[in-house]
Amino acid sequence: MVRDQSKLKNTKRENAKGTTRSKKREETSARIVQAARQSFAKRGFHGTSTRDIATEAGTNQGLITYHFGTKDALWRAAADNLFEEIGGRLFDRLALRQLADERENARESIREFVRFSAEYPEFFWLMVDEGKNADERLDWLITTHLRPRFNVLADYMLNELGYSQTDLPHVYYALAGAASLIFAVAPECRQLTGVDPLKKEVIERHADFVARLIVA
Amino acid sequence: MVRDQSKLKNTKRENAKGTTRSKKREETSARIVQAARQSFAKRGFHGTSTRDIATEAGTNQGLITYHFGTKDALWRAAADNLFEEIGGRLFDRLALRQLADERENARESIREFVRFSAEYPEFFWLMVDEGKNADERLDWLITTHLRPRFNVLADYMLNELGYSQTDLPHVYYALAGAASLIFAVAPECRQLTGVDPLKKEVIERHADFVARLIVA
DNA sequence: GAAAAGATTATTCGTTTGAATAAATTTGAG
DNA sequence: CTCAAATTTATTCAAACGAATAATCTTTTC
Repeated sequence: MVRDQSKLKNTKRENAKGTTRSKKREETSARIVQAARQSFAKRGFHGTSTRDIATEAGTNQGLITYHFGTKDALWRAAADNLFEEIGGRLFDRLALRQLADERENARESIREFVRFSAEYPEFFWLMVDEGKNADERLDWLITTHLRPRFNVLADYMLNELGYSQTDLPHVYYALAGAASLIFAVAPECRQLTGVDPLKKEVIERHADFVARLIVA
Repeated sequence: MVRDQSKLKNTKRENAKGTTRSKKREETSARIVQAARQSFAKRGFHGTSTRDIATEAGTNQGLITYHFGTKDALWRAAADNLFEEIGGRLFDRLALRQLADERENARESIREFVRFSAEYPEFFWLMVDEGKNADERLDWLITTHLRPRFNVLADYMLNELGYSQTDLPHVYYALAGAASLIFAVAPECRQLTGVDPLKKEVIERHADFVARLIVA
């Protein structure tokens, strides 16, 4: 029964990567994290039970205790996983293009951000779920993941989009909100307006709409 | 033990309004609904326990069963209460002014919507919390409260702001998102940017920012 | 002022939850 | 092949949950 891997003795066994055992361990762990990410995103931290996560991952609840210790730690692992995946894809998209027209360049970056928001509604769900209460999870989320990413985006907005320091929070949250909400409440949008926001052409229309909104 | 008032016999007792008893009943009920509104908004449906609500309302949990029956019914009562309050104030604000400059008229309406979003973050929280899962609560929320309000806003956007039918979902969710997110995640905004979005001057700045965004 | 009905509190019930522990199984090292 | 360690499953525990019921207190009616 190993609860904390950091306490493992530094034996020759530790560098046995790729063995059947450590492969299985990672696979199982990954399956749990994946299920946790889905559940936490869709139903929030409190709305998710560790048993449901285990079932969805096709395993036993005890494995969560074994691999992660607590529900809180599993939530952190799920967030880590999300941001790891996000980190690469988001910044691969932004600021890559160097079109002649600077404004069109900025617009395309915003379009990419909207496409990203459609692909990863979890990001927005997490932000809203945890951002409204000043607790320990929010602290961790900000210092570990949000601040570094915010700084990059802030740089981009200041230098490439030409916004002022004072405007920063307003641009950031207005853009994030305008880009993401429609995808975050997709079922509501479908039922309320009859339009499915996750259809390709609707995503593109929203991308263009928001891009032209912010860079007229 | 009265579980369902509609089943009460239609005696002369029913019109005893303003008596000490019925006054107390309404006061208690209102206190519970108020506490429920706060809790459901801040911690979501699943993150809220009926015991906590009762305690916060300064009463016993049994009273929730007595007055509302189930947690679900209490949630509906809380939502009713929120929308009742919102309904009046929101539409009092919109489309009231008739300035000479039509664009400035539209901008001021949007500013009012942003001020409203700062005052009632619950609206946004509810929308995101319930809008991401297609369940019975979402059905009820849409048919009972969202659709009528959406129709009014849609009219306003089509006729006053000059948007097209196709653009409607995009305008609606982009505006709602841009206007509300910064207030919905106020603790995060404070910690991440150092700016408190609920300060009067920040609200006004955001109002102006979003207004100029949408009506350039 | 007494009896009935209404409102409130206290207690209880069956489930579910997060977590811990025990038992069983699988794997790798010697 | 064997045995210890790692992993997985099964079981158990105390606490919290929504809900129901019982008991108590208050108000109204006659």
